[in-house]
Amino acid sequence: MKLEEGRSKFIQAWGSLGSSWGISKSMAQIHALLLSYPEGLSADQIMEQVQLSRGNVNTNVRELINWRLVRKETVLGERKEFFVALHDVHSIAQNIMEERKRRELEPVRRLLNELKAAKLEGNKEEIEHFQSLLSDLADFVSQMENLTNLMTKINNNNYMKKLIKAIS
Amino acid sequence: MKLEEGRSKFIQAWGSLGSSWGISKSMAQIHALLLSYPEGLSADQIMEQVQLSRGNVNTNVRELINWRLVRKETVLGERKEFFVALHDVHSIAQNIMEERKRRELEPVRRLLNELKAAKLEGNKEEIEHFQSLLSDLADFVSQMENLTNLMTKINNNNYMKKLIKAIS
DNA sequence: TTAAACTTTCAGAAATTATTGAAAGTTTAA
DNA sequence: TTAAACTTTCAATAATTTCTGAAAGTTTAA
Repeated sequence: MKLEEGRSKFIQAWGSLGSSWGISKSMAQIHALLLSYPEGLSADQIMEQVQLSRGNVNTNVRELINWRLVRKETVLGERKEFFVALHDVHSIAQNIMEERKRRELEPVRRLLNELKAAKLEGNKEEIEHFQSLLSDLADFVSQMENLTNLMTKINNNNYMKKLIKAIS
Repeated sequence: MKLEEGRSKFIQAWGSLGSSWGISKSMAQIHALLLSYPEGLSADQIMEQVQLSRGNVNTNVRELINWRLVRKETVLGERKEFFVALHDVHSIAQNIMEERKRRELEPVRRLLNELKAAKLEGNKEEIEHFQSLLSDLADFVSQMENLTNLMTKINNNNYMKKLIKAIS
């Protein structure tokens, strides 16, 4: 198999995986492409390799930068910008988890707090059930945050990684 | 605040949260509704409370059943079916993680294995980089699986939960 | 300056995904 | 049986999301 073919399979698959995780296909594909190159690529190179419009590439590369998965790089004597992926898998995972935590866990927490604070009127048993749901969910959100922190620790600590494997 | 209002806020918020995780809004809303009731609701009750068509309710309830988040219940002397949510937050999380593992992690693993097995032709350094990406990703997938298993353990073991919190 | 090289924006188009609702299917009670 | 009560299916439609590409904006070199 030609390297190009393998890369292309990887890009396609990553794109469809992204879709099912609520990440746009283009963004996931661009990410896969950049991951597969040790060095940075220019917007035009990305456009060509993934067959996307300039606007799309621009938007999604910017989004990848927001997620801290890609950074801009300038090359001496070159006018254009190059984009390089963060290549360390653990840092990638950590950045994605942190971003999702910020974007999704925090809104949930806000909602739960708001609802928990409200004095509810209505059927007593239903209220009790509803409030216990709210408090269970709040606990769960905290636990997810603990797990994210744990993951960060694991990434920086090989001993910890072995410990996890051992107790799992 | 009326209980109904709180419930409705919860349902709306859960719906939009679902969207950003690649779960259809209706499915997430129905799930939220069922979570908020201790007992089961009939298709008609769901249709009314979440304002969805019969077909949509039918499809998404079935999907929730596939995810093992909801089960059918029959009431003696009643012709229709009632749907009850799994109410234990930890079991919910576990079922979701297992389902996503099955649906998404496994296809990734298959792709990685396929690519790892292929003998690639092309620029040596690029191939090396690509292959090291593949192997990093494979390690990462395994680690995610370990983490899922760990979570299962945590759920069934309060001591473990405290341990996690302590080392996090 | 200015003009070429490059990046950004965003309205409209396209693609994808979700939803409806009516018709077909199934089950049950009488 | 049959007919009412209920569930399922799926083609058509709607809603949402993503993508395009041309125009506007910015930067740099000369």
